[in-house]
Amino acid sequence: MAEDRKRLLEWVERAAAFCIDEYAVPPIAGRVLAWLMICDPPEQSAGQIAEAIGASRASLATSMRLLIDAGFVRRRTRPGQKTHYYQVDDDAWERVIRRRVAGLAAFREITAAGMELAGSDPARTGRLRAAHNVFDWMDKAFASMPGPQHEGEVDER
Amino acid sequence: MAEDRKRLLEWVERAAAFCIDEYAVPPIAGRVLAWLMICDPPEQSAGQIAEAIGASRASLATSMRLLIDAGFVRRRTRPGQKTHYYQVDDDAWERVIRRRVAGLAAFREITAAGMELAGSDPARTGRLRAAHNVFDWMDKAFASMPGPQHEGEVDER
DNA sequence: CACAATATTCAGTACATACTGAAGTTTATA
DNA sequence: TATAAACTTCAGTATGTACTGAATATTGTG
Repeated sequence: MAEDRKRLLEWVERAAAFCIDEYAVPPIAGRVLAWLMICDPPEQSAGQIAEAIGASRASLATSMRLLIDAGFVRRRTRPGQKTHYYQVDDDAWERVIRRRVAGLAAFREITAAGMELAGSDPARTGRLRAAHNVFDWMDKAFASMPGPQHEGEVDER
Repeated sequence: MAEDRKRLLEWVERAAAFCIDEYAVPPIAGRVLAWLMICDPPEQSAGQIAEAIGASRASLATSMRLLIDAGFVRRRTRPGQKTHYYQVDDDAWERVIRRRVAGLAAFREITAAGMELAGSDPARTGRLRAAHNVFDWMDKAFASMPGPQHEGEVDER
């Protein structure tokens, strides 16, 4: 129904705004991601997506590649069809966040190198050590993060 | 010594690159932040910083405001001086990250609204619920994160 | 108040990003 | 191989961002 579609698009705009602001995702890619999080069916073609969010198909090519590279979206083809279908997996956000936190490990190395450079005076290295500790904690915390919780969705236990 | 300064600046460039890439901080602000993490003394004037990283003082005004708004840097004045002194606190990164995670709470509300919109079919809301769970976990994990560890130095290199 | 030292704002430039229409390329059938 | 329906690339435009020098405002001292 058209009314449902309108509400869905309002939600898409809201969720896209979040992705754009907090995750530095370009506007159209943000809309695509948001749309793919709530659309039905979950797998959709570029044409369907472009039509839904009101963007050109050319933009879709770039946006889809970006979202795929970022780990948000997966592309599937069906035998005997030229159309590609895109979807966000249930564990997309978890995967993306894990990847991002893993990238933060680089900063631990940088702070370690910095402390070595700055010498042994604790007053001088306090800033670096504190930063180091934070990223170290994050890394450990995420290592022990529970995996995807399908329980709530599949069986209600 | 000039040699030390050179090494410090190499480190600054490295740390700045990280802030620029992973934290979407503009180049000069990234250098300022990196410099303030390792400079001695920790409190420095805009003039000193500009000279150290080779940027104009005009840029410093904008960059400092950005870093202060983001919570990275604190500005102090000394009685009887027109100069402002800037520094990063030991707990700067922790504060910034906490603030960022708090911002993610907004997404929990969005996913919740999305699930309501999408109806009660678990197959349809799986994507949303999984995302919801991730952000929920993050929020709780950070709530229990240990505070700044000023007490004793844990490991030393 | 006048002066000097610092800080901020402003206009302009250079560069990068996001998007689109049109042209070109791939893919699956017959 | 021809064809039709999809996908991708490209050139161009519009918009936004980062930075600077020059001008203006603020701050503390004598």
